[in-house]
Amino acid sequence: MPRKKSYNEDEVIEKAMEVFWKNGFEMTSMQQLEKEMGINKFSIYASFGSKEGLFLRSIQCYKEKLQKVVEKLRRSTDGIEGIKAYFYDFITFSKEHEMVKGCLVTNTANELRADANPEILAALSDFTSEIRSVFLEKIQQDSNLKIDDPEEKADYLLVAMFGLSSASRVFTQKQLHHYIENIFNNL
Amino acid sequence: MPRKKSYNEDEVIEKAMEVFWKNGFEMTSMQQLEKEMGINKFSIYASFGSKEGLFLRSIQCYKEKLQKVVEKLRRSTDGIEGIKAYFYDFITFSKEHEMVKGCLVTNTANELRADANPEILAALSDFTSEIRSVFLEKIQQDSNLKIDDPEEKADYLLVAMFGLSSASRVFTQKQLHHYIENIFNNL
DNA sequence: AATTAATCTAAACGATAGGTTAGAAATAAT
DNA sequence: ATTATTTCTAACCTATCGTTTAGATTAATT
Repeated sequence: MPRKKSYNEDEVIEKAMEVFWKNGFEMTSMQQLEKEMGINKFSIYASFGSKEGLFLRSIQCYKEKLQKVVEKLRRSTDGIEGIKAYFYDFITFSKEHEMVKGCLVTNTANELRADANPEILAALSDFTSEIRSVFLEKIQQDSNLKIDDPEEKADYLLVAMFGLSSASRVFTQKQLHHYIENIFNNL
Repeated sequence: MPRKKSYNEDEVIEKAMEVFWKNGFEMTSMQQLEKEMGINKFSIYASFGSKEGLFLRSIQCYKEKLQKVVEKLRRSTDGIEGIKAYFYDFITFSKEHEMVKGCLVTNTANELRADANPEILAALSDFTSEIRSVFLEKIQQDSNLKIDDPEEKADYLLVAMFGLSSASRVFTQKQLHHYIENIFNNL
């Protein structure tokens, strides 16, 4: 009996994700989302419940997109070198034409305070934990060098990755490369 | 003839700066500022013109506060070790009780987009340039190690400092220490 | 063709944003 | 004590925020 939906949810979420990625949660208005997603406010609320619901789905969508890069890291067998490649891959991933958008997860962590929506905060910390555990695995896998405290190195690289995500929106390509090269110099 | 102002501009700016530092520019409302600064909107606009004008003065106020830490770095004579001490000093500086507020300049860079108020953007890039040049000076001053490319190392430490400022709001004290120690391992 | 149940458009909702203004209160000079 | 000039209070302004709703539109079922 019903009328057919004129849009695909997965398609419009990808548009929403792009807007949130570029502008952040607070700086993105529902009116902007209507325009970019190509559907009406009514439809957005019918499909996603609220702006926060839409954002949560956008984060999921972002993670799925990034998973391809993370999978490559997972499959790598050269230890630390694989992590270094992941750093470079991330910059490529987050770059659109000349503009670099950073990481949606990191951008959100920078934007939100500790009293934000718990579901959103959980999504952020889940992602951080996942990346850290992959880093740890690669560090322990590395046979070239004897590392006394793998947990410490995992923290180091995790914070370095977070820093790179933030810095990628501000600094030049050259500066970011200098950063990455030196981060992996001492390992 | 006139009535006396019941508040001191420098005093209320410090209150405003604290609020912006904790919550960011967009997330801070004029109503919140009224309350925290202890004066009316009328007085705020009479003294500072606009929310952006108030923010600009807050950034100046922040820089002056941080200058004490930067001055210590400037006076240091042990090269890279002085920069490392600055990293630790910054964490202490930005910590209030248990909560870490990061760096107001970095927080703002993370929050704003490239099309933001030019005066504010200029204030941010001026500060970044200043820190970079102090780092460069300390790197060149360091006699312990032969550094082939001081400019590259300056970029490295500048981006690392930016990353630390962002990360300080998210990660634990221990993780931040692991980060700093490893940043300076390879130099 | 009529019915039914969903989607869609578009207007409106209350709340709050940054910013303004009229008038009362206060102070120094005349 | 009156006047002149500034500060202050408090109400108000317009615009926009996220969200909701009424009514027209559409399409599958009877």
